Parts: sequence; C-alpha cells; structure tokens
Amino acid sequence: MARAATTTDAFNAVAEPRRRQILDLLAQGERPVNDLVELLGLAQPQVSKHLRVLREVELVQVRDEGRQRMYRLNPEPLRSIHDWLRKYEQMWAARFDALDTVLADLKEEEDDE
Amino acid sequence: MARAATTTDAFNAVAEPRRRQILDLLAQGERPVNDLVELLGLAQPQVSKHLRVLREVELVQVRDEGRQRMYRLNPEPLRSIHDWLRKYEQMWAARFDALDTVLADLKEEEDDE
DNA sequence: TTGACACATTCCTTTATGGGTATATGATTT
DNA sequence: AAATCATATACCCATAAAGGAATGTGTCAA
Repeated sequence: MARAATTTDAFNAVAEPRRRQILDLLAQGERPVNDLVELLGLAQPQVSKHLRVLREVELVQVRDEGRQRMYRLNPEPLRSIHDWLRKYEQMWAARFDALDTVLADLKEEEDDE
Repeated sequence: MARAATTTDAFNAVAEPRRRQILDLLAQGERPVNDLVELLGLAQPQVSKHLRVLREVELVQVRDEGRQRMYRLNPEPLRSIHDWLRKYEQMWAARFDALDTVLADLKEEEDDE
C-alpha cells in the first residue's frame, strides 16, 4: 500500500508546507488564485493543484466572480487536528521531571502487584 | 519532486493514523514494541517502522531494557503543530464564518438566475 | 468572432510510502 | 553453544505525490 492520499483528511492535506502557507494567506481574507500565485512565488498550476486538495478536504471554499475564482478559508476541518492535539497540550507544558515522576509512580504501582 | 518525507517534521509524521494511534498509546505510559504490536493488531515490522519515523522526528524516545526496547512519548514536537493551529482556533468558534457562508451562497444563487 | 485573461486539468518524471515477507541483530535462557 | 525471544532492517510491490510543461475551459473585452 502507498501513503494515504493528501485528500484523505486535514492531517494529510496540511502536511504540505505550501498548503499551510495558502491557508495562512487566506486567513487574512478571500483571494483570487493569481494573488496566491504571486504571494507564494509558485507556478499557477501548482497553486491550482494545492487548492484542489484543500477544496477536497473542505479547508477552502470557492466562489466564482467573473473570470476569477475567489478562495476563502474554512477552518472547520482543522478542528479535528486540534481535537487530537488537545490531550497532549498539558504534557509539553509540564516539566519532564514531572512526567518522569508520573511514569515512575505508574511503574511502582505495577511492581507492587 | 515527490512528497516530503514522513520524517521531515511532526506534521508529516503524524499524518499517518497508525502513528497517531501509537502516540495515543504511549501517552498512557512507556511500552515495549510487542505491547504496541498487540494493541494495534499490526505486524511487528510495520510497528517498528512506524516507530522509526516517530523516533526520527523525536516524537518518541527509546530505552533499552534487557531484550526489550521501551518506547516513551516526547510530545514536544507536537507543539509546532499546535502553534500553527493557534491562529485558527478563534475562527471556527466565531459565527462570522457561518454568516459569510450563507451570504456567499445567496450571492451564488442570484448569479445562477 | 477573435483574442486575452484567469484558472483547471493532463501528462511526465522522480521519489517515497506502507504493507507483506524474509532475514539479520542482540540479549536471555537452557 | 544452541535455541529462543524481542526487535530492527532489507527487499518487493503498488500507489501516489509534487513540480514542470503543455494544453483545455470558461469569461470578458474589442
């Protein structure tokens, strides 16, 4: 089997730095493709392809405006990532010694049995 | 060029659901490989390979204990993901998006007529 | 209608993935 | 020393990525 498609979910879509950049730009407001092309310094087809991925996982939405296509951010799918991360938030704030202590305690409990 | 290596950063490493599962399991405490093999229902080589990726991006650390290798979580690299997400946290809570979406939809309907 | 513009899609190439299977390495027990 | 256990690595396969280049599609202007 190969790696999961980039369009599988937000996790995969966002693993590509260029696509993160695009989202960052769209976070400031709606933009047509050519704007993104210039701002990213990428070729237009690559931008369109990245946008396709982002569309498929619904991280962006499009709206036709004349011959332009206005892309806007839809942050909702990012929530799934955030939700997964939530259980780790505490941990990196805690000192490692603290983690060690916790783990040591767990081990002692096991050994007592 | 091909897709970025899974070992490039936490974003790429964590895009694979199996690796997320492994981290979730290790969040509960240190574990030897065979534990993970059983819990995941995967073949041992695949687990070892996933662990290799996680090691390379420093999401896990290893410790030798007899003939076992105890893996433990190191949540630190997840922080970069969380940091990137932070600027979006506000957004999916806000109602503006919903309103904007509605307005955009209305506009498209108009255009269709 | 023709041409220019904005964007999307297709084809090509290189590279890496993840699972399967077999085998290597290293520590422990007998 | 040999057998065994725990884990890592190597090899094969099918798949798909991302960038480059070329071309297709739809819209507006002259």
